[in-house]
Amino acid sequence: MKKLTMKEIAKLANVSQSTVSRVINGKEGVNEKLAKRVFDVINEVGFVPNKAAQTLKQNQSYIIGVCVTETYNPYFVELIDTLESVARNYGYNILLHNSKRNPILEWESMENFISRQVDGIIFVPTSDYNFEKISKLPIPVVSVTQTHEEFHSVGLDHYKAGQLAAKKFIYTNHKTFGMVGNIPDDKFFGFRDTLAENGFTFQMKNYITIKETSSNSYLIRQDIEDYLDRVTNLEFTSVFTTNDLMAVEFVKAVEDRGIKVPEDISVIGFDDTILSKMMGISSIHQPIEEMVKTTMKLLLDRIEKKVSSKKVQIKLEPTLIERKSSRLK
Amino acid sequence: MKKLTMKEIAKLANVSQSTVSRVINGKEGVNEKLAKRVFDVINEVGFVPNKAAQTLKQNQSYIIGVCVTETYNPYFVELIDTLESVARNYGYNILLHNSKRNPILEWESMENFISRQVDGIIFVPTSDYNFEKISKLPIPVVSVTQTHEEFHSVGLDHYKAGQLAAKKFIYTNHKTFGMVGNIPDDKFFGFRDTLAENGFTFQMKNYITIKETSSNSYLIRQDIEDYLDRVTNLEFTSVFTTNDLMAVEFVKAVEDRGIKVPEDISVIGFDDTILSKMMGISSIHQPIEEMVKTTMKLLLDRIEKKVSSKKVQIKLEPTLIERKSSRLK
DNA sequence: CTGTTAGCGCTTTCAG
DNA sequence: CTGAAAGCGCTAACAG
Repeated sequence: MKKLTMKEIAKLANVSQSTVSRVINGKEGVNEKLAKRVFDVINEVGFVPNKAAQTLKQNQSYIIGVCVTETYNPYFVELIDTLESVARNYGYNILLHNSKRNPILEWESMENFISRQVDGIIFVPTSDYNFEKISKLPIPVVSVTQTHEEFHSVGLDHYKAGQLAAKKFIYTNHKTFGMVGNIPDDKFFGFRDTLAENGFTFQMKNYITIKETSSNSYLIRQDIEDYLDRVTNLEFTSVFTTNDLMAVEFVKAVEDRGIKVPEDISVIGFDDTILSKMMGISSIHQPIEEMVKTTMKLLLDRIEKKVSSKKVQIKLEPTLIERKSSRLK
Repeated sequence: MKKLTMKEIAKLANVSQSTVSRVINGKEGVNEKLAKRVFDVINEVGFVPNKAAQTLKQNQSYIIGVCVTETYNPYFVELIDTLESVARNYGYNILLHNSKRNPILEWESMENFISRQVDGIIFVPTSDYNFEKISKLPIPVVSVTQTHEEFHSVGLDHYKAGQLAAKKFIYTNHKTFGMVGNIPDDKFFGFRDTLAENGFTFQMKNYITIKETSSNSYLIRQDIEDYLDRVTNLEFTSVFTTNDLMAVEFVKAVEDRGIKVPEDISVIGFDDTILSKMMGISSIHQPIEEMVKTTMKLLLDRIEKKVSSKKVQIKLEPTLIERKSSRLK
């Protein structure tokens, strides 16, 4: 295969370059014979049009910039995978970046997206550090996984997820509660508020803090071990973790210390990834496919300017998948 | 931020467009004062050059096409992640595709890469189905993870990996051996040959076949369960699996049937991913970073035409990471 | 229905 | 040292 241009195809098929363009783009009003001649040449030599030129000319790249914060968590991998296939169905490619929760890298990614002429951006924010700059970008942006007023956004209702976990623990007669997570977030607030509504108080000393920088199993495990070493005795019989990695490491850590799951402590994870499936850990399920389809629709509608630019937030419903890490009554 | 062009920057800075171009590309011989004026304007308005135009003009996109076969296996995720960051250090972006082990999708990806003007391609082949067409592509191609004579390639020595597993089992006094994998490959040959060299014969009835289409834990588990149901009794005390997903599912399946790992059976997985780390399964380690750096170097050298085009194959050394799924003597 | 032509934003020669 | 101008491959308006 050689790199060819429409000009050369035109010469081979003995037509003008614009006719080649018309045929390739399926414009009607081309003589069937000519069209066939062009197609034959194209198939024979394996021609594909230069998308850089199309992008330049049409001011549209059919690329969507996607920026996630990590790939260590299989949840994001599934998200990316689904984004890619949904985008492909719409004729779009994905330009993928990983900000690694670093706002500097996040902004670099945004600049790269603009430079590469992406038609729109889907991203998982690192923080609110770049919110203002990102919201001023000259192309449509949708944030995903959590909702933010500053952007069009599609996300799970994390507050409700916290409620779900708390309710489950309350209904199964737990009286003491713990959490594992980074800084307290909506999941925490939902969890805490629901406990409060039912007459319980969440004790902050039962919050196991995982450092923001603890981005792999090993580091998460360290943070948990540090906590366990410090408290000597676990003062709760139920724990909600803000992702499955944390749930897995928590279960392994306590089991190593002779604490039984779920007999001594019930665990509910978050994301319902392969990890919780593999380890039999109960987890809050995220409807990834629905989330991605909604996100893509929202974005493509803005790209095609079919809708007003008023910011919309879409919250999706969490569900709890029960496995053997949480007791049944 | 508005989308601007060099022309507009030029007007704002009161210079010609070519001067803007020179400044941005760091060409020397531009008056410092002018350069500063241009930089000031650029920083003020947040201008980034249009890469589609650069690509068109320079016939170089600074994009590398990457096509993997799956992302379900965390090994590939780590591979992609590493590829992305190494590429970024060289000033390249990654255009990622997932062939899902489907040769049709694989070829579509290649066409898309050409169309998007990528400067080179790194891929994990689905099969030899597209080998001829791919080797005729007008840009440098490197295959990764396994070596193939048809391409520049960088991969682990899978034959040696099989040897390693076999030797370990022999040294720890196993007399009977099993494998879990798709169709027999180099890993199998290395495993089988090493057994033979030591007076053992690999029994094909001890080969648990995982269907090519069994691309997730659940399906892999099904294939293993089918085998276990069929044989009633496991006729081996050691088993080598061709990836960690299979190792994990095998361990869970036999443990559910009351068979103890490693007391009753030793298990060695492959890839040394988060999965084997999490589950404490011994596994053949792949030096991903070394593999990626070598691959990228090989590819960039061809892109920059600094070297002859003779196909090179680079085989990397496997190592065995021992955990608690294989007995020590 | 088909060909000619302008121009997308940039880099790079060529003149000055 | 700086500006003017050509041209990368394509699409689309226009002419015929």
